[in-house]
Amino acid sequence: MKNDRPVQSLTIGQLSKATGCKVPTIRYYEEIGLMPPARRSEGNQRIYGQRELDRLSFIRHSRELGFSQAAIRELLRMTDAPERPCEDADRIAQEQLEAVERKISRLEALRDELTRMVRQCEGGRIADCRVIEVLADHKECRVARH
Amino acid sequence: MKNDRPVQSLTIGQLSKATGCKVPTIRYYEEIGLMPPARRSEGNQRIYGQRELDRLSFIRHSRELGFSQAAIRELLRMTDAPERPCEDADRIAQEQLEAVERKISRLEALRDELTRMVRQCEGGRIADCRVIEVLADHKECRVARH
DNA sequence: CCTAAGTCCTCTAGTAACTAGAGCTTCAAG
DNA sequence: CTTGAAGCTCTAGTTACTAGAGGACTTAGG
Repeated sequence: MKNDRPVQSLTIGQLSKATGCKVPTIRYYEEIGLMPPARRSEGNQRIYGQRELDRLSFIRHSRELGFSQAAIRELLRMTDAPERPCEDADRIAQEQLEAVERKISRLEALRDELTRMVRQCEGGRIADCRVIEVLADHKECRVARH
Repeated sequence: MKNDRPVQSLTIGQLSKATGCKVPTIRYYEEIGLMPPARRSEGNQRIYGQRELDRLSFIRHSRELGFSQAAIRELLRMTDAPERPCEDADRIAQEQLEAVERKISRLEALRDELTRMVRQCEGGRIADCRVIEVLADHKECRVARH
């Protein structure tokens, strides 16, 4: 899977470009312990290598998929124990999948409600505006939650 | 639309129950100016009436629909100027609708990616785990953004 | 060799949208 | 009159970053 030649040493800016993570975000990940404290050059600048590139890509990709920091921490701990069974990783992904599905249903309800609001507004005065009216009157709301 | 008899006076706890907004959240909304400073009783406790009940319901409902505080502020300003045309309210709802649709597409891509991950994980060791592997290797990712 | 631009450093503070807790006061019921 | 619930203010914490100040380091051109 890894067919690129390994990288020797990267500055934080190069790592940033390579992963798509902004520079302050990388420092932030170090601060909160998602990334290990970086090696430093003589002039105190951070130096990274292939390991850090891989790890940060992993983190970034997980974040994009909506995993929380807590979940990412768990996943990272797992990558450090490659002989253990992968049930936990599977469970975390499963939970994430369920959370994503819940979010989708909720957003679909919102979309329908907003479509209805927008369709009913026909450019009159605010006093007659359906958008405002629907927002003010919860009884007409189809977004279930309480 | 308003067929309930107007409410006389409510404590913050009663307002909380009536709207489904938590007590600290109501105080927070006052602090950030979404709600006006509340009248106070002799013993310095907040007193609310029908106006505040309506306004907070409006805010709460808008928040549920995912409107940002900034958007809600705009909408509230509009309800104070009922003779103006409602294009602005319509525009805000329209923008919100588009944002919701974008969120839905993105989450659907995530869902597919996660489903794929979970399906391919067959309970082996972490070293062979598809979940970890897919997260580590961006090349396989179908979640477009960069 | 020197300087100027660009990158890096640390530190603080800010964002959204609340939530939690400490320590105190007020209110309502028995 | 007491006790327990509900209210008050204030501070700090949450998640996941982002922005800015004020310096230090690095690198390319002259």
